[in-house]
Amino acid sequence: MLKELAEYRVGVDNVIFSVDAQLNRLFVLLFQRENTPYQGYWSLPGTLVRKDESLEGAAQRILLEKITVNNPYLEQLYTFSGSEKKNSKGQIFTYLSISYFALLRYEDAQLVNKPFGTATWYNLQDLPELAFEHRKILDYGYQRLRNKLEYSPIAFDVLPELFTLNDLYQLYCTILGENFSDYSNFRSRLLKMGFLNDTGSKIYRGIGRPAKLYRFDAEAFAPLKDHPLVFI
Amino acid sequence: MLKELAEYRVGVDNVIFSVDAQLNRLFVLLFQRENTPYQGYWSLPGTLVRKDESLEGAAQRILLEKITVNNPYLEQLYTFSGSEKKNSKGQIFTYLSISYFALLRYEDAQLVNKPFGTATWYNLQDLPELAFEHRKILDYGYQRLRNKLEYSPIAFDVLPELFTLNDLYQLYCTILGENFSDYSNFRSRLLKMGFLNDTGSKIYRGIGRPAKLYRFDAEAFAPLKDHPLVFI
DNA sequence: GTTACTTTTGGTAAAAATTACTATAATTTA
DNA sequence: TAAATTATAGTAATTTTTACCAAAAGTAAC
Repeated sequence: MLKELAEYRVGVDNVIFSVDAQLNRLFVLLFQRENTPYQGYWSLPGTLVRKDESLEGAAQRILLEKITVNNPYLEQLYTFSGSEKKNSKGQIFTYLSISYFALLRYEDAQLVNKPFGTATWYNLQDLPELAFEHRKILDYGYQRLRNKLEYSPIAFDVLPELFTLNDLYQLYCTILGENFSDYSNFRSRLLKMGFLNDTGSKIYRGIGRPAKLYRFDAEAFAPLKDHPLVFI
Repeated sequence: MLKELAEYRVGVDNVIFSVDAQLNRLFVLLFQRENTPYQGYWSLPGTLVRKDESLEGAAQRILLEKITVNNPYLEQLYTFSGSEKKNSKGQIFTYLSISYFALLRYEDAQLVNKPFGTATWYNLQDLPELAFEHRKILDYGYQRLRNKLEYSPIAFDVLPELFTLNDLYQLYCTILGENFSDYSNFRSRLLKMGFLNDTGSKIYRGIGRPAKLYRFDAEAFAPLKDHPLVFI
């Protein structure tokens, strides 16, 4: 009962979101393929894993190759296994794709202009047809993003250190959609939780009453882990 | 810039839970290792993936090898990558473990007595030291189990077709612990959700008022997906 | 300086949900 | 027939959520 084991090509594929909360836009990073299969199609940025790196290391590498950003948060999503394929030399192998998820600030995420390939921030409302099973991975990533926003302080990774309650609200609106909550109720809910520290300073943004600037208090948040921050 | 790719051994490891709600016990299936490394240690049941099967196929195979149960629900958990290792022939490879999660009814999950290996249902309160990183995988699986119970109708996969509200409550207690909710409030909450159909029949279990038998209504549940069934 | 307009802030009242109990009903057993 | 046991069906107090509203603090136009 000696069964043959499969040969593997192991790769990572990243679902990298960026938000531009000012302009209410949510992007995902896509890459146009230059080679077969799916030549010319758009795909999630991915790479084969090298001998000297971990899965997360490979995900980190491909992210930093395409974007200039410091200390991005990465989280594993799901592992898809492709069917058996032949490579150019006729060898049969199974493709394994471990997907990772990231959320960045659009303003801080400058695309690196590499000589090869075309990377673009695509608006989530307006996606092209994707290569492989990447649409499935992307949808799974978007689901994870919304859950993260509800249960984890991921929003504060992507806001500046000092922010107004409206900044926070706009960010939630951009990702969850307009009608997830009334602004006034969102405010009182978040304030009552006690992990937003009033810095005492205000920001004057032209017309209207100046807004208080808050800072996220990670210690005060810790005991609230796993409890919903907002209701969708 | 041609980098060497790693060679892989790809395996699945299963976190298989079973509940005995009558006696308030929650088990996980463990397997005693016969070979090095970690000889004699207990581990999650796992296997290398064969050429002719998918990841989930391998997980299903290893489950059915050890337990007689029909149509078990399997769900992917997480992918761990081990460090580089040498096998007995001195070849260097990286181990990739894709873990899967399952929940079964203890009464229905008879252990298959294979000539090799010792499989045992371990009480979750009383676990031995585990091989590899299996304790981490197990903890991750237990976390998933509790979340599933809160958000998905997984409980009804493991209850008989007709069940009482007390059966349901006992199941939740066994997995979540005694104090997750008052019985009376649990009852009214679940009934108000409208996916429990009163069958009209009762069950007489000795002393006390006979209990109504309910049936789970998957169609009525569908729109409630992603909303919490109970509060923890 | 006064008025109009904008945005932030800090509410409130009604509705809904949760919580902690209690009472009653339908059984079996002594 | 009374006592014990379990299931069922509440209810009142509290808390949360929801849908609003009004005042505060600024800018801009006249």
